[in-house]
Amino acid sequence: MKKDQSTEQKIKDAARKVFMSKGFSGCTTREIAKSVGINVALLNYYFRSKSKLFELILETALTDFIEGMAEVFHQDLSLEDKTRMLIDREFEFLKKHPELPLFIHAGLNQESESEMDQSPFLGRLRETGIFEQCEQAQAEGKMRKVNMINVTLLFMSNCHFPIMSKKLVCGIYQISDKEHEERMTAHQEIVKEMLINYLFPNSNQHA
Amino acid sequence: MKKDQSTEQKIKDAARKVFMSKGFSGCTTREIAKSVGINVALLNYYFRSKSKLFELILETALTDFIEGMAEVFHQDLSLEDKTRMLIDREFEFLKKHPELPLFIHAGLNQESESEMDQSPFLGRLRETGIFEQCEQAQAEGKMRKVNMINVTLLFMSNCHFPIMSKKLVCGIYQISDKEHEERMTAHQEIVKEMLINYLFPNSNQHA
DNA sequence: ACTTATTTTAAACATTTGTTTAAATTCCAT
DNA sequence: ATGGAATTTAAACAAATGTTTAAAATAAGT
Repeated sequence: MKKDQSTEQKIKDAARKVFMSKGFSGCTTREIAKSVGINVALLNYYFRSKSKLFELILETALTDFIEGMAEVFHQDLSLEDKTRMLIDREFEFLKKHPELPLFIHAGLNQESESEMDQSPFLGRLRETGIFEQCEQAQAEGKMRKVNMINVTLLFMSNCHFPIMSKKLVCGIYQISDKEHEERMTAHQEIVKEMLINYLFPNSNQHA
Repeated sequence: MKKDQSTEQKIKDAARKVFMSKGFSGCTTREIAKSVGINVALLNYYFRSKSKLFELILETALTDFIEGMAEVFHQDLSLEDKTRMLIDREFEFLKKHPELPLFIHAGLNQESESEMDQSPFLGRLRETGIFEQCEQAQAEGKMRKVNMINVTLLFMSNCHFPIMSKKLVCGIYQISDKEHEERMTAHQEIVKEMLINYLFPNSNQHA
């Protein structure tokens, strides 16, 4: 058996934290090892290389993120309710993991080698039946006829970007962390109303 | 006098290109030097260090971006028209410089040392009178009463994120570059309509 | 033409970095 | 207890990296 917590998992956790805040080339294997309290060689014993470890972390992050969406889509709810729930979930989740979106996008752009296969994620979303639900709502005139890729973009743009841009926004507007948090809270409601109004023009708007 | 084009400028151009695609720690000074066709030492002769060069590139990128916005705000137009023009401009501009937003955000997050002073940017935006124009429109009930920081976020989210997320979107939805371009073209119109509808609820919507 | 300042280079430096090797330690079944 | 496997470490390697030094080449001023 293993120690109190498996070394492998401890490495993954530490790597996740370090990679998230500094990116792949922004940190060293020794830095990760030290933060776990182990030798550098042990990293390559469990994971074959820094790259492999990074790919694993990146893929896990992306999976968690997709699974979170799928979880909402699986619920037995109207599209409007799923929309609200998805946005709320995303804002709450990102409050706890604000580095995630930037990490994913920067990570995907840096790793030109060994491109990750993202196709399983689409299947994972399909399974939830969300696409059919949208198609049907669109056919019934309940939902605006917008390509699903654009719908996805609307959600991600308005949920992820506000978090990603914290440094920029705080820097330009010279506001504190506390004030930024307040803006985020307000933004959560703004995004919900704006997206629901746009995607479901005939709904009775405010829940 | 200098050569055909000043070496300093050639370095800046090359550094911009390399930093944009690989980030600060993702590239080497030798890589930049080679792409200019000069010796490594010359980098440190003109700019004191890799970090200083990077900060310069980052600051320039941010400035260009803010100046682009200010240019629109300076025009003698209604808020709705400025909104349309800003969104169109941003989409067109980012079609040519798609790496810019991710570069800026990743760059700001990586450079914990020597935090850049972004306060001048706010002044640059204030000068345009855009804030007063919004305040007045809000007082007259022509514009929805939303904090200007949230307004900024709505714009940037919906213009910048779609470009930043190309790798992710193409990866998940398994679409080609060409198809992504089509989605972007459609998205430009979607964002315009959605934002105008949301910010100016009483306008006659479609221009 | 000669001197001085500017620009550019080659080479070297000291660290750092990802990875590997071989030995040491721990674990576990018998 | 003991032997073999799994885990962990210290040390070493070679390559890469940011930066500096000192010399060479070029430009400019007189």
